[in-house]
Amino acid sequence: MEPRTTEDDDLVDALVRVSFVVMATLNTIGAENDLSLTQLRVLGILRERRPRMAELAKHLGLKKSTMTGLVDRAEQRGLLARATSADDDRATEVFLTSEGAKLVARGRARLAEELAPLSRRLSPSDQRKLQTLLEQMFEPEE
Amino acid sequence: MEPRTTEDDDLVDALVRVSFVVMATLNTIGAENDLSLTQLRVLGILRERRPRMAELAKHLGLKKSTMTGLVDRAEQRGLLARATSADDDRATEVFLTSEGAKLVARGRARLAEELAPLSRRLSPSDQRKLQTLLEQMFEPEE
DNA sequence: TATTGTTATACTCTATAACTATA
DNA sequence: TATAGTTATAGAGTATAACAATA
Repeated sequence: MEPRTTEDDDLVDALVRVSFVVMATLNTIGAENDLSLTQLRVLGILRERRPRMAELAKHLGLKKSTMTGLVDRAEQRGLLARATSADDDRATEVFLTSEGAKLVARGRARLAEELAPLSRRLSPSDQRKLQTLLEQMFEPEE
Repeated sequence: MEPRTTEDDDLVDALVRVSFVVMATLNTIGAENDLSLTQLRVLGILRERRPRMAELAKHLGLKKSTMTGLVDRAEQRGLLARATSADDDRATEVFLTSEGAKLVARGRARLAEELAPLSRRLSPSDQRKLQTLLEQMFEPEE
């Protein structure tokens, strides 16, 4: 049980502060479209996938019953749709509608727009360096 | 309206992924103590401050009426307390109890513990570099 | 009158438990 | 019998509007 160094703490603090800024920005963009952060995440996942309800819940760390409500509300707004799986009549697949896809694209553009003033504080080479370090830390390739 | 570069997108994506990992970790640590992320934030703020209800709400981007409930529940659990301001009888100051302070200290230690495996993927000098870049981007000193 | 905080109300997010339909 | 998803219910987080107390 080695004691943590001050440097560790400071890196953790920096990561936490960054995360709150990013989350607050996502929250604002969601609010512009009357969407919660969770709804935004749901739509973001569907950008590249067509998961079943249970997969979606697992990916978000939520319960199946919670997904039902989330998907219900997004479906009522025409942002996504349900379809019974061809493989298994018990399973329901979820996918974006074209309106949902448009919203996701706009949201991503808005996010980049909101964060641009921050990333501009770094030189292009520092931006690349930051990206590399983050990927190395959070998405190791080994 | 200049088009965004791919590099911008990738940095944004990296920041978003990092943020979700950090938030998920905070969420888990909160859950270990039956605290929501918001409650955790409230306690975190009180670590260094003794704000009024309105200041607390502003800092968290919430409404005064929302703070009432959050503070009510944390107060019932003995994690924080209210006191009427000496300056203004209308105002209520909020501060950590010793139990609340203990919980915050434990939470911070747990967070560093959870994130340590990730930061260890970087060399000490890269860890410092990452911290510097994040601070430069999110907390400019000019 | 203006400000600080609370109360009343309503909706979303979340979980647990019980249920339906299909495998 | 087991699995996928929904429904019923309850508690927490959030906002808006109306209110009480103090400035």
